Amino acid sequence: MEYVEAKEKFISTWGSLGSLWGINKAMAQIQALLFISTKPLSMEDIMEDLKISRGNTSMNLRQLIDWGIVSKVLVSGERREFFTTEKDVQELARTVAKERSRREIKPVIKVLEEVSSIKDDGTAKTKELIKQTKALKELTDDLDVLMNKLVNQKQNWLTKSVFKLMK
Amino acid sequence: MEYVEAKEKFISTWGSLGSLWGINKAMAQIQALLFISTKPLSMEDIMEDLKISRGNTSMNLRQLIDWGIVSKVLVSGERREFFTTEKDVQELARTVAKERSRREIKPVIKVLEEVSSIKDDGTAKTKELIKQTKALKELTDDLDVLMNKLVNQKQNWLTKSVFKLMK
DNA sequence: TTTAACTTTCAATATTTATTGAAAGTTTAA
DNA sequence: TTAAACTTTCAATAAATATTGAAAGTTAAA
Repeated sequence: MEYVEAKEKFISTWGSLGSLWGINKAMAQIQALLFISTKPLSMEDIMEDLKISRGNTSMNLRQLIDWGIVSKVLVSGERREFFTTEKDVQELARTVAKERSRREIKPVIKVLEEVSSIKDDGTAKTKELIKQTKALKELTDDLDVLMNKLVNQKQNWLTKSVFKLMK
Repeated sequence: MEYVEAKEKFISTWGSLGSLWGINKAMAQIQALLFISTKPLSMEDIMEDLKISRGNTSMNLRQLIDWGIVSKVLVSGERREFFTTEKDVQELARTVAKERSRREIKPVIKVLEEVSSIKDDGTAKTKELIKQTKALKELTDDLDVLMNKLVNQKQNWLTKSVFKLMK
């Protein structure tokens, strides 16, 4: 496999994987492109390489910046803006985990809390609703805490500590 | 908050959360409905409660069965089929984790392996592609292994072992 | 300032994904 | 068997989501 083919395969796979880490295709592809680029890219570069419109590029870059995954860099002597992504995979994973917790998990926990604390009127169906949403709330809480622990663990969290324990 | 309101809130929240655990809205809502039901439900019951068509119900039930989350139950004296979902949240989490690993993560790891093992032609861009996809492959591998460890850990995996360690 | 280079916005449009409903298929009771 | 009860399939349609492109907005060099 040649460079160009490998690059395209990587970008398209990473793009279609976007849903797994909660972002859309174009966003994921832009991030993938920056991730394997040896230097910051301009909007023009990105549009051209991925064959997407200026508007699309602009909007998705902004979202990536919102997520804290991509940042603008100033290239001296250049008027236009250039972009880079976080190059360290662990840092990247931490940022994604933190954002998903904030955007998706926390709000769900809140709803589960509300629902599981309705008044028990003694009927079987109410008891079941309370019991099950409480269990779900606890699981979600636990997973969220675990995720955030991993997020704040600065070094080798995966390979070092967690694994051994679980042999 | 009354039972009916709480129930609807739970089902719609869980439904829109479907994307987080990789299934679609109707699938997630059916599962949510079964999850808080005190008894198995028929296709008719589900259609009526969620106000979705027969076809939709049938297809999504089948998918839930494929995932191993829902099962058919025979109700004696009844001709039609009834459905239940796994009621234990931890077991549910294990099943979902296992399926997502198989369906989504494993195939991505395969692509990352292929891409990261292209021939190094000495150019900077090829070196970068190899280095970055290799790093991503290792991270994805680690996360997948961790997920599967959790999956096979039968009891209190979260609260007991992992947490303490990470204090 | 003005103007050219560049970026953002957003209504229109295209694409993707989910849903319907009716016909075809299957199963079981009579 | 046959017919009624029930389930599945799938082409048509609707709904949701992503993308375009041109006009409006911004910035900085001249």
